[in-house]
Amino acid sequence: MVTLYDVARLAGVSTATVSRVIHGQDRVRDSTRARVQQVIEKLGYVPDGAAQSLSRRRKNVIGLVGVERQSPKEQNDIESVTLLFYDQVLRGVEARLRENDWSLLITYLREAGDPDVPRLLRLSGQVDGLLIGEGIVPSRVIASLSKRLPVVVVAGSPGERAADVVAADNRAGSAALVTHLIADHGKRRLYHVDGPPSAPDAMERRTALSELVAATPGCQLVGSSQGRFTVRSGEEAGVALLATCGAVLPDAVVCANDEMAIGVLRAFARAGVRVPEHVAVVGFDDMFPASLYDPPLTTVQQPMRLLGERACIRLLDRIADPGLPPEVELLPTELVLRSSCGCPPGTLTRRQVPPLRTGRAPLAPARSGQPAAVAD
Amino acid sequence: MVTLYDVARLAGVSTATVSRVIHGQDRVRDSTRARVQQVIEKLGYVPDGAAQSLSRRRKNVIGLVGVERQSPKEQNDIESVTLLFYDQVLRGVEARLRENDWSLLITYLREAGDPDVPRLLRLSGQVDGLLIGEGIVPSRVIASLSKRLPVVVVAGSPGERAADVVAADNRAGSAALVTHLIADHGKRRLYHVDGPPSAPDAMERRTALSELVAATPGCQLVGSSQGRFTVRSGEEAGVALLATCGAVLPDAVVCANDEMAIGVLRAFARAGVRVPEHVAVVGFDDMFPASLYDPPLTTVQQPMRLLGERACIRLLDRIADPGLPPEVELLPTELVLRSSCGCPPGTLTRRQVPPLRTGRAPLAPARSGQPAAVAD
DNA sequence: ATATGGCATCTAACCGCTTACATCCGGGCG
DNA sequence: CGCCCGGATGTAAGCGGTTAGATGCCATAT
Repeated sequence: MVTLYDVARLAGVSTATVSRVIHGQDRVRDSTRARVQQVIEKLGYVPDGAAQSLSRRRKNVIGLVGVERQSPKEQNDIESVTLLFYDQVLRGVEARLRENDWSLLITYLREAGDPDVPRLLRLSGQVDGLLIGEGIVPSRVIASLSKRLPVVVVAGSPGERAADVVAADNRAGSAALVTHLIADHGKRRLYHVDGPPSAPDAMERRTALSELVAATPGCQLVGSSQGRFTVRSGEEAGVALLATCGAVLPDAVVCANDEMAIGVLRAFARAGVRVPEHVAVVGFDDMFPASLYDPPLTTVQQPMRLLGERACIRLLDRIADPGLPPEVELLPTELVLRSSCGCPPGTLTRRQVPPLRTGRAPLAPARSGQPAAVAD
Repeated sequence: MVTLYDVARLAGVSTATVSRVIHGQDRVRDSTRARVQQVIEKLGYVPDGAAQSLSRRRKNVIGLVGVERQSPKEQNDIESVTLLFYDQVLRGVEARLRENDWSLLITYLREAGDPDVPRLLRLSGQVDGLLIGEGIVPSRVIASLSKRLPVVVVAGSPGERAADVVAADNRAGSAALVTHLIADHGKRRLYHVDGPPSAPDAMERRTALSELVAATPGCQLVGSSQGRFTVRSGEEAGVALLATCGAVLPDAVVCANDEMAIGVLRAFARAGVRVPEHVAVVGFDDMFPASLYDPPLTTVQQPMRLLGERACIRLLDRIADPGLPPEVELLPTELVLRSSCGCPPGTLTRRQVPPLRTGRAPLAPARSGQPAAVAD
């Protein structure tokens, strides 16, 4: 292994000078710089990251902790919000880091049971800050980690208090979507296909739905079932719905994500139920196949990549200046109206949904209609 | 920051003892161990990764270099082999690393132009080994990196000579698929929707197709176009095909991946061309929506996650014992027969496709039908 | 000629941990 | 009773960089 000392010796200078040349800063005579450069090239010298980190007292590395819902078995019954979701977030983060010459260490936690705390601790010794996805890591653990190093929770519950949170405004998005069904299409009898209880975003979406149903005269929830965010669980929900409702279909089925909506559509197709003629179906996330499906799915787009970028920026800020009080940043979603809701086939309308609230999490019930506080 | 010294001082022992306690090895008197443990807990001590790496002369970190084909703009016209592909590979790698307490550093390279060599170099100073995806990094660069540290190429061309390669046997998979079209469905007039020239897997698939067409009397390639692995480019190819072929459709359209196949299906659907009645369409990869589409897509499944696992294992082997000569490992693919090829609707047949060859890359033309050498 | 100041460069301490080697200690044995 | 031995623990030298402060040099000011 070639070290700084080798370079220094061969170039006839001190290690300090070589270091200065490498970092391009400072005043070094041009002739010296050139000589050192030459030796570096010749030896193929690359600085050792560990030594740099130790010496600088900063690693320039952040960690991303994701969730793996997918069981290794079913590679292709992808339970893929998670999948697509982290992939997009990851790219957003990475794009940001690249600009600053930071690096990204990544780890997935299995969904099941207790988070592997020892592993999180070890990770915390390898990075300058942590991006933690979603709701698998209990608040208590997040709080204890944030005492050690800056932590930003991505897509977590806006209720998190110990750390910064960057999330899509699921509540506003869901509210906009349901409002569209109620106000624009006159739907009243709604059926809800919920996500897993552990998912904070599903919770937010559910809350918005309930609030709107409660606030709208004549509107009611005619049933609901709980899915696992997978296509299969959506199919099961669809079957259950048909069995339960009998001849009287609901006006619309509101699903906590696109995969489950697709599952419902498949169940309906097999049963001869036509969408949107007999019943409307809507999803959430606007994942890849949503636009390809027949009928094209009306849904809400989450800015996943942006989520990653904003979370990353926030984390780097916190690393640069710890001690600022934690904040919540909600990112705008977008209503994507295709035709599964009853909008005319072949059309596509996109409506920006401004965040309902942001800043230090007030945790008050969302007041829908309140003018948006634009994030950042 | 709490250091080893703090712990040692408070526990009234030397740093060596604390270190021994942390690593659980060695003989330390039980009473001492307990006392140290207690202080560790109390202080919330976590070892510094950089210092450990430096001292051990090993970082226990590997790097994964992926490709980002997706332009940041079109979050949802996901050009997503890449997307799904790396995500799956990533999980495979991560699952393996987790078992060994190693960590994963991840970076994406943009598709365009010259790879960012300085960045790769810097990365090489932060890890013990490198997993490099696909064909964007020129052989020359890979060769120079492998001189510095162990490198395994994932899903790269089996022709790579400077480093280990772990890839799916695209050629065998493609051959099996095309053979199915020719032998089982009697297709003769084939149209090819190719992938980008930079993608080695597309190249392998194309080669198998050409070889089979050439080897089958009466079989011919009636046309081809080049796509970018995206749905949109598939649609364009479909439109071009219809324009070119006029009334005389080919028997089958062989697409270099599923996204483009879906694009072709969409173009056909709009033009009133029915699949598989008028023409068969097949893809490659078996990505998520392939099974959901109408008609369900016949394709070849790549073992993406396994790819990651095998590559990771290989890399760790090489790190443990450098100097072994590079090897090529081809992983079996699986033929997934749904109905877009003409197989009866509602059926699903899976056929394991054994790798044609493996071991030290012979680079001889694949002899199809040769008994498979089972990898590892 | 001498003092002065600023630039280029060097010296060496330090970052936090690992570990080879040294040391200490108590008991069994001759 | 002194020696030897082995297990428990301590000492201190690195690991490969960064950087504060020291040093040397030379041109300019006095």
